[in-house]
Amino acid sequence: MNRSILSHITRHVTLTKDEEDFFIALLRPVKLKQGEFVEKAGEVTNNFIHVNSGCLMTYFTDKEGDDQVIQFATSGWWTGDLHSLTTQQPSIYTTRALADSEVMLLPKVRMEELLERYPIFERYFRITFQNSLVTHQNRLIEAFANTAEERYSSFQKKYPHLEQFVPLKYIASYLGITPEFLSKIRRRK
Amino acid sequence: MNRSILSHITRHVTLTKDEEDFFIALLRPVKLKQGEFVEKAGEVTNNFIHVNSGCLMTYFTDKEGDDQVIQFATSGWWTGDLHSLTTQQPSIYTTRALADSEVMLLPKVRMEELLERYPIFERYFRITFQNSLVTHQNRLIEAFANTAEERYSSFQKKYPHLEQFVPLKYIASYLGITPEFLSKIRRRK
DNA sequence: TTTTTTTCTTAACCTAGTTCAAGTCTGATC
DNA sequence: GATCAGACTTGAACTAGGTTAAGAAAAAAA
Repeated sequence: MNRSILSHITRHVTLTKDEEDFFIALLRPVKLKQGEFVEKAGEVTNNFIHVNSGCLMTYFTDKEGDDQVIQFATSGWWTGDLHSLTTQQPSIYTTRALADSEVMLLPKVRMEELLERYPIFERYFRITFQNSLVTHQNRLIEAFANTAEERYSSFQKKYPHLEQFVPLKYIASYLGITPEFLSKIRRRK
Repeated sequence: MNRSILSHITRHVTLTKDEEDFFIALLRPVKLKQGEFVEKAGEVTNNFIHVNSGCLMTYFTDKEGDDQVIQFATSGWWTGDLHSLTTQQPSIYTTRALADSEVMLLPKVRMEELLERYPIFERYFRITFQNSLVTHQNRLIEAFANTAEERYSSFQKKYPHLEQFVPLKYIASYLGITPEFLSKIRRRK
């Protein structure tokens, strides 16, 4: 059960039995109820988070007090605030379960131990971050070059099942529009 | 001269003499004239690009035929299309010198050799990509949460010298607005 | 079941940013 | 030094998307 995370990792690197066991032993499995918080804005982030099942969202609260959704993380994704994790400054993000979820927490110090001892994980995270960078670049292009309606369509393609259980206001926020305008777009279809 | 790149790298990892020499030997130094192309959209990207001096921009041409600037890369930055480099699919981006520049090209196969032989570079690129990811996340937030005027101000803070030699239309594109609207913003100051 | 709270929609009006068209300024080219 | 092309500005008309306020629907609480 806890070892299911390995299938995602061995897609990118090959691990020995020792490496697998050491890695698994560092992780703390946590079951989350819908709505439960994993990390809170204002506090220093201690964990890098892997989603085994369910769905998490990361958002920050802007100067007007509105929540801006940055990311949805579903099964197989890593999430959390890399900036706070690296610099140990208080995070501006909150991460929260949108549905009952199972996650694995990798504490900062454990992650450092892991990288120190088994450099194959440097490679794994290098590849993971490299892929994530491509994804982020694409989202940035989308944000500038496409209309809200186009962004909504490509969101539906990318996360076909999310719309069933994620409140529309969060989807609107992720798309960078108001819930009212998302309503308008949906009516047009 | 060619070794100046090392000062950026040793900020994040410590290298032996062998590692330094091997790395430098893989790089191909290239001098670029203003306006010259490094990579072109439609072709497969062969190089990861390090900027030693000068300034490069990466952009793509959208369905309406407008150039959308994704990134400016100044001294010390890596740039290029990671997606095309990884998958060997034709790139949608063009990378071009905005001023006379000196760059170091790291060919894909050489990079793979390097990572294979000296895993310390896995660590270096892991850290580099991790930092870049944080930067991209911040830009995404800015794009959604701030007005064009705020984005322009923070651009000026981040790249104080760029405005002197980069055509305003490219800055407008980077900010996700039209040149006309950038003019209006500038007049208001 | 009823009440309360939250989510979603609708509509009227508003604004940041676009489009189009014209005009100025600059630097390159002949 | 005249001409030409690209870069920048200006203004008027327009549109994508926001704001405000109200009501409908759904979910949670009682």
